[in-house]
Amino acid sequence: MPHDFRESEKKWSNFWNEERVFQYDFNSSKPTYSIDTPPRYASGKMHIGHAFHYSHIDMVAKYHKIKGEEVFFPLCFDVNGMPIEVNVEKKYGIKMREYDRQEFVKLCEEFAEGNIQAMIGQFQSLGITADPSLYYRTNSEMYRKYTQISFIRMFEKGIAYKGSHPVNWCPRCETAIAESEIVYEERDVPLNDIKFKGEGAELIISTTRPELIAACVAIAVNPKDERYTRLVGKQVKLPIFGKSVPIITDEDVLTDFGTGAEMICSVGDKADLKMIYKHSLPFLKSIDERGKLTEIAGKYSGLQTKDVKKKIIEDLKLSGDFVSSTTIKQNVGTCWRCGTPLEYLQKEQWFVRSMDSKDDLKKWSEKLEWHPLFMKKRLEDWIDSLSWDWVVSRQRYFATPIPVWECDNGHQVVAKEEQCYVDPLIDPPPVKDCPTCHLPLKGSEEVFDTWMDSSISPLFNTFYARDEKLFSKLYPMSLRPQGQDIIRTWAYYSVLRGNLLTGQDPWKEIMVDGNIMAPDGRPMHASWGNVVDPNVLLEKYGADAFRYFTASCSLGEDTAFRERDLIRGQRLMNKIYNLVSFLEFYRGKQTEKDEMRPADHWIIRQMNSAIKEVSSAMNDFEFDRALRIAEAFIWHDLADNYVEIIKHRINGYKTYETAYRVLLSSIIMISPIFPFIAEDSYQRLFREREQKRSVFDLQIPDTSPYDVRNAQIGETTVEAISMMRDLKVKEKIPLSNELSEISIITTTNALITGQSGKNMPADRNPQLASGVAIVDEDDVMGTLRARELHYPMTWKIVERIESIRLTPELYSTLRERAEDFIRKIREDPSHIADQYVEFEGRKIETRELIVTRSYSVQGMNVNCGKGFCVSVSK
RNA sequence: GGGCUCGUGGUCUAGUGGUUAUGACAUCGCUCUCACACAGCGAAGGCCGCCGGUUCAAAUCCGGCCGAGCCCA
Repeated sequence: MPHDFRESEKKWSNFWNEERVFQYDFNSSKPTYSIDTPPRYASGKMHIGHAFHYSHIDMVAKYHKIKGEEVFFPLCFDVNGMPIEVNVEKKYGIKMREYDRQEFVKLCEEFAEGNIQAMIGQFQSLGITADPSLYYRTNSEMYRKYTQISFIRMFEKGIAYKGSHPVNWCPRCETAIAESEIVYEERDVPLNDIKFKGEGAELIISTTRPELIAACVAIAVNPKDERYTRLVGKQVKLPIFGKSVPIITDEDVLTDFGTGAEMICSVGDKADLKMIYKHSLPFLKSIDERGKLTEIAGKYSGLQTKDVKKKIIEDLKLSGDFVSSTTIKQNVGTCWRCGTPLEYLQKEQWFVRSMDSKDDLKKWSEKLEWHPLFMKKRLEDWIDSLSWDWVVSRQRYFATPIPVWECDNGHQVVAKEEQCYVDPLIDPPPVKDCPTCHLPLKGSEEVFDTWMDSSISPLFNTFYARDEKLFSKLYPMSLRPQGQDIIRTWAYYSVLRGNLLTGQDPWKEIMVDGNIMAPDGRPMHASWGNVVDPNVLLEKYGADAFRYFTASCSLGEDTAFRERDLIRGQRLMNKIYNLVSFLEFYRGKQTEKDEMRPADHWIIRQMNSAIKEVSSAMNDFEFDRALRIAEAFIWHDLADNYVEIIKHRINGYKTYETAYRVLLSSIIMISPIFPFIAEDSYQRLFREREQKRSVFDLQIPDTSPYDVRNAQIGETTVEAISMMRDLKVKEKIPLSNELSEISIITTTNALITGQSGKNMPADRNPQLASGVAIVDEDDVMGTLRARELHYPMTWKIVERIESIRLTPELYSTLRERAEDFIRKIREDPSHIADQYVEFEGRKIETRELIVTRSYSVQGMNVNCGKGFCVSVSK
């Protein structure tokens, strides 16, 4: 019967909810495993990347639960920032900056709220059991309160400060523009070559922005550019303005762009900005809020940039400093609303000091356990490349307000901790006027960068500044799971913030996931029509099948979506469902006390090894390895081999216990990956006897006892049966038919005899031979439905040597003589039977030979394996 | 442009120096077998991206090239 996953998954999801199976118990004496769950951005429908990533996290959570830990797995939503603002603008056809601020924020909150309920449902349908009792959202006053408090503490420590930094600015709208609001347009712009002269130096620079000559603070060339080597370090004068600027070198300068010499303006664009910080060049304010040049531009001051652009070229032509002009294509950043080219403008901004912590940051990162390790390098490279402090203020609406009031002289008053949560646009300042100059105070219009909110998630989760006792118990958290795309933001800021405020890393481990690509290997884009909707997949294959795909992806790698893995997953669920059905039929029907036979010892040995390896893989976040091992064990060892072997016994109601225990352990083992089928199986077959309400109330079992020698006999039994079943199929004998006789014959000195010894040839004694292989005759005969088992002595086995190889050790000893040695053995294979072979005066042990043989028996249809051949007769 | 990662049968994938390179999906045979035909058994299918180097030995280590992905406040 195929398994009806749709009904079952819904049922168990509700069950976990109602029974609060995954609720964190603050009073538990078990060790806590805590997860700094990524606050899920509340902008819309779940896409496959979320489904994938949160499934991975859920597997870790559930694995630690069945390990016997108390799992702290909060449910959270990120409800700040621009994507929601943009969605609201689209939905209502309004523009944020033309709308009432408080009303706009309200619309954002409503919009997010509407999404959150749907997203909780999507989590549940995936079997993700984040704990609703640990729910939070980043726009709640409770959450923002701690964003503000942590800012106040950083301000008091001198870590947060106000300084000057460029922002993208629309001179027409007179407002700051966020990166994602910029519309890039490819335009034809003139690239002008202009002559700069100095004492003993003259060079021609290329620039698209001649109007910024007054703001030029240096000329940069590539250090490898031999054309300019002799000029480096000299000064040249700005044409028209006459000011001297140095010629410096920087590897970022492109030698093949224009003349290979460029003007560094303070501040023309992002590339300039980096150079200015890097070479400690001065910041000048050359353009004002209305896009007019400032007084540093002398006779051009007060004019619009586009007018100056024309005028200055004319003047340069007159002075003879203009060389030539070519047209190039350039991406020009323009305002999303009015299309005006943006300016890069110096504005007052709040900063968090991070440049001072660069070395510390690397040490802090080093203390974390990274999975996979190479992700650590990405953070380190990022830290190395930092050129300025973290700018934490944004000129937007929907985020946490910066708790600051200012007077007209620019003095700042920061809120008291007791006031938080506080909105300075609504609430009064803590003092009635400016303590310095007694001017009235005005609330700040600025808000925090959303990373300022999200990077306190580990502090918020652990009750920082709220409950000292809980904080010391929960901080640092066990695990930060996150995407690779936000190592430089979320991970970086969290490590920085956590350490600055508490002196400790926020977590012990960090697990970094890759992305899910479209089936064609490219990113998913609506316009490319290659988007895969997880909801469709869940409906078609079920959550466990989806999680099968998720588990098959190695952590940190980008993986193209592959539907066939869901198909395979669905088949595995069906397999497990049917295994349970099989045992269910025999439940309570046992008439004899279980007798442990070799195959039972064998399956326990295999199970122990599977559980050990799956656990080790899960500990290392190697979901794909855990999946492979678990699947191979359940499908092949348990279903294909073991169940086939016990059928004849369980039909006689003589066996049940081992199968019951092994299946239960298997179900627990896979429950983190496939929670639904695990719970379903548990409830159907095991709950009655095990008593616990859910499979997740159980623990993954330690190794179960078994007998080593019997397990070895079991292994041979499995091998013999499998070869004989195969023969039966080859000879077109229905598997349900009885066989008159089956035979086993050895191909080596090792003996194959029955466990009972009753069919043992008289001239052979199993005690004599080392490496004796023995089969369980009852299981072999029972499974094959054979009436007799023989060990014929008269068959002539024909042995053929397929290949001869040497152990690595022997190879390294013989080196170039190795081939000759192999040839010698090939020519006379009888050597293999000896203990030593003489070769060029040395004795070589034949153990060091790796010989592959094949066997056949004249006139018989046989299957041969390690050490023996088998045959069957109708 | 920089940093990191990936490139293995038709498609996807496991595999960090040494048996005959793992498995899935798809294809082709055979089999209704008392849990499962969403099953079982078997077959075919690979110069492990390209070039060079290290080594007795390279899918694996090193260098270069080509292609793909993520990030660059």
